[in-house]
Amino acid sequence: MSSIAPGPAGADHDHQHCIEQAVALAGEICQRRGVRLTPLRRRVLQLVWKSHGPVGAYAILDWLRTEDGRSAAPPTVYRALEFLIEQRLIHRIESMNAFVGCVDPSRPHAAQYLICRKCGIVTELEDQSITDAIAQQASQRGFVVHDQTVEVHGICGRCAASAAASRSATPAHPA
Amino acid sequence: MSSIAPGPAGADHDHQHCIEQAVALAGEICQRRGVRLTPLRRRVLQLVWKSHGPVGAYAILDWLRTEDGRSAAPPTVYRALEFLIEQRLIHRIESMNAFVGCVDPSRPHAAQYLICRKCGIVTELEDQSITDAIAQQASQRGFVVHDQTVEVHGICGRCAASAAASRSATPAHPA
DNA sequence: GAACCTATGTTATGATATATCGCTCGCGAT
DNA sequence: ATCGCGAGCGATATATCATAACATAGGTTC
Ligand SMILES: [Zn+2]
Ligand SMILES: [Zn+2]
Ligand SMILES: [Zn+2]
Ligand SMILES: [Zn+2]
Repeated sequence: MSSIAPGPAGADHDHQHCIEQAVALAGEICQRRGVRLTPLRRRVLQLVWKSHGPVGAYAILDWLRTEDGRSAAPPTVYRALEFLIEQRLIHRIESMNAFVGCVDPSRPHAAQYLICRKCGIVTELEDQSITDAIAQQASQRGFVVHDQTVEVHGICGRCAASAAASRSATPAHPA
Repeated sequence: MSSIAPGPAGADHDHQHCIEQAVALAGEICQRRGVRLTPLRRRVLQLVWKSHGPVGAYAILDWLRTEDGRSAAPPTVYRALEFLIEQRLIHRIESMNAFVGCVDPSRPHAAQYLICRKCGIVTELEDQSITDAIAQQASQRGFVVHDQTVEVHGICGRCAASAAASRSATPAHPA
């Protein structure tokens, strides 16, 4: 009834704990900010956190209908997502038209995302050297930055390691 | 019958020249690579270059129909775009679901884009310091980079300058 | 000239996102 | 208490972006 998250969620930790922690923290933050984390918004946040990978709006819509039996239409979901994004409780992954929970919603940040093509896990960075490099190039050209989108696609450390392991398990000249 | 491009294209240069140059260069590159820049693909490239801003697939579709009178459906356009992307003659702007001509298609490159919210112009950078900062953070985490998406939204130098000019033209305490 | 490959046409559908209207509920002002 | 008001959400319709699947046309190989 809890614990281990499936496949792309990260296969080996108490993911239920990730979800609970994210939702609890969101509650505090919203209270502090004087904005309303309504039951629907809370539930959508929970669903975004169903995995550590990007989750599509229509997947959330399906879950609202099938798991909750709730009547729901696209605007239901998109309005909740819009709120969560404004509050920086989730991020939108532009290159996938999907959404992912923010790992550090307390303070504003320019984040970067490492997105694994194998397992789907998104690692959120807040690396100043990347932010600075971008800011520097922009300002050199008189460009005023409002908003950075940095999405890196590739293979995560874990998947790379397991691929290497299975390769070395095979005979030296397999084909 | 030529020259000055409208609005978001860049209001003050011989944009027809930009287009012709891009298409001619594309022709050479494709020949060198032994791939076929067919009339349709050439025309779609031309249409992507209609401005220096991102152009949507369906805008291209409309132009094919209304300007060329050609029978065209979405796959017509998307297939041509796919070819042009593979050949790196254009880039996809993920955060806008749109496409922009590549300013330096000869060699492969990891590019970054400065996208102006006012005038729509996209400035393509190929900055090693950004690429390196990303590569370094990734490899530190064992992440193998396949592909970087860096899209910076904000106000370009020209628009910022003209906004500042019109502000300073107004009385000191306007409201 | 038959087999084959590439590019394109054609039809249908899938996937993502927004516009608009109207209802309800909580809450402060009168 | 009741009125007005705004936030949240339900519901319907539609807009926007993208691909699947199959048909056709033309050129190349043998
Ligand atoms: Zn987890
Ligand atoms: Zn992975
Ligand atoms: Zn130009
Ligand atoms: Zn501008």
